[in-house]
Amino acid sequence: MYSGSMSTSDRLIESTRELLWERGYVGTSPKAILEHAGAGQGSMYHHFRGKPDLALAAIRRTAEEMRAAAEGVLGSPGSPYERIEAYLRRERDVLRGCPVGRLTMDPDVIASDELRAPVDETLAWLRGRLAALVEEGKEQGQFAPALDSGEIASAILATVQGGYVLARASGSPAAFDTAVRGLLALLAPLG
Amino acid sequence: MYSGSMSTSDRLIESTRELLWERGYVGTSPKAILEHAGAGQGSMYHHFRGKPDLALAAIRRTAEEMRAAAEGVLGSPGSPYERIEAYLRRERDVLRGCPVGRLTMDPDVIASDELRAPVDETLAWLRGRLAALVEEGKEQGQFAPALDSGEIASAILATVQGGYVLARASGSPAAFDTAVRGLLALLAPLG
DNA sequence: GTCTATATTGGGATAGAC
DNA sequence: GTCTATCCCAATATAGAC
Repeated sequence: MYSGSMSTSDRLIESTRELLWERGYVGTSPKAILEHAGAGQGSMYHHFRGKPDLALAAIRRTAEEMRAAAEGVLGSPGSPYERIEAYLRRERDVLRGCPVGRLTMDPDVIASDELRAPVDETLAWLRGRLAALVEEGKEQGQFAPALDSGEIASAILATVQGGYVLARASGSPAAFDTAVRGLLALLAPLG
Repeated sequence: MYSGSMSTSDRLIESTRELLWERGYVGTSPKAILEHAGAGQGSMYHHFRGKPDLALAAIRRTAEEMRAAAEGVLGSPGSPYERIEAYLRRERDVLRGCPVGRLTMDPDVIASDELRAPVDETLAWLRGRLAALVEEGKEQGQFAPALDSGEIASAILATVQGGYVLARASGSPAAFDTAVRGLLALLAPLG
């Protein structure tokens, strides 16, 4: 399943990431992970204390990757609005959902402060990053000065997360794009 | 767990609704449902063909109830903006998530056209209802005529669904309210 | 209609050989 | 470090008594 240059531990983490994205924490069994990774029971319990420990490693890696991907778009050249638009319109595997956001619907993830932490931190970071951009846009006269940057950032992030929900409900990525276009229309720069 | 005036079948459905909301489809076992409903295996397999059949009955009931609740707010007197605002600000069990929307993150629900249908229909209905209100608001000069009603409706619905995600990630209902305030600021009536 | 077996498979983990 | 054997309990369903 993976290139031979990957350690067993890495293969386990990568397999867990895939399955968590596909089926969530509750729907992912150690057995499924082992089959996907082509490893035996012993390997997993040698490298990790158990399912929660392995899931934590997987979630952390997914969170880091997502931050990097978002920063790649939000940190690009362009006006604040353009960068927010680029983030909203960026290529996504819409029907698979957000690999970080979907974890919030997992009861066992939410019940564990350790597992929830990287999810919370990632979304909080994204919100802060967006808020800074909105603030910058306000200073440049691109957005109305009366807007609260934090609130707008939250609305942007919520639209993305909710866009996944609408897309998966309808079975079509178009639902995501429609919501994004609606938000962008409301957000459109002054003048 | 339930008043004695409820039939076994109803108790099973109500128990399933609670557990689906709390733990999702994958995380809800027939055994847990039976214990919650105070019924035996036989009862469940007498009234329903199995877990998917019972879940379908539960999801349909939840979907209907949600439509009724939304219509109660969206159909109230007031201007289009006021009614949309009332919908967005309405009392919600934010940290429990949306009992309909959360099902989109359930792999087994999405894999089944039958289980997904009531979810899709409910969100589509809500979107249509919101779009009609936006259209009305445009006619009354409350919203900019250039806005696409369907897109705005999608953005509103996505903000709500995403608001649940942000709230559950942070462990606080405030995150939901912040996103809603941001959207309302962007949506604020002309003049 | 409801109950109690019973069956089969899987979830999650430990033990100990190699 | 990795493997197989084993354990115990849960998931989902069927059979048949009452």
